Amino acid sequence: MRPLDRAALLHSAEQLTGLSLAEIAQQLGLSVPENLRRDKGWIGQLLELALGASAGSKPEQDFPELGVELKTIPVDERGKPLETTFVSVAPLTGISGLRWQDSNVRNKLSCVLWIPIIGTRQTPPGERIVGPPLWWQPTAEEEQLLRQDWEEIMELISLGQIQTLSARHGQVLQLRPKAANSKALTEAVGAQGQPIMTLPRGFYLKTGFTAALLARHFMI
DNA sequence: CCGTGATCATTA
DNA sequence: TAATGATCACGG
Repeated sequence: MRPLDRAALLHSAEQLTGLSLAEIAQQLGLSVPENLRRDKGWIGQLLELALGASAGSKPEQDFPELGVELKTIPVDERGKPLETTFVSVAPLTGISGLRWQDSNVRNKLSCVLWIPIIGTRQTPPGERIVGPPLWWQPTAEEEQLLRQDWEEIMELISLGQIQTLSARHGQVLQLRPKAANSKALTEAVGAQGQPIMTLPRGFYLKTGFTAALLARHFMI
């Protein structure tokens, strides 16, 4: 079931366009949750299964052999994103010398197959509709924006300033909590260079950024 | 706990 | 009402 190349993956994704998530779940023999409160990752995992992505929670792309990352993104009927997009967990220790070129963020975003999922928060998951898939590779301008935000955020983290970092930093990429709850802690570096315990964080794409890239593709 | 898949729910 | 901070499930 795993696609042999990018063309096969795209073809599979195109076959899903217009289907409801309930139809896809039925084909796969899966039950559909009433809402996503306790199944926040259900849509992403449904599409991974439908498209043959490698399972697991490794910090890699979904299709390493194709160099492709798969991302579902909830959008309204006009294609506007309803949520920010999680990219990857942020490293908080041992990051001296880490360059953008070698970062997980850059690796994950180097080539993305976006699958828009049309609906609203009020739309039952099963009734949401798969939109047309689209390939995306950052333009030079987009990569520059991502790189700038990443470098600024990572520098603050390395300087022991993580406790001053909020989701307001960054133009297109932001840092936010990424944990089971507010009691989950992980090691980081404090203002005096000492080890401290803090909330795990993740990098997220802001909606303005994803809205622009989706709009660009829908116009073409 | 970590990293995957994300969205929820409260705040500004 | 959009954005920020908090949270849910799962395999390892």
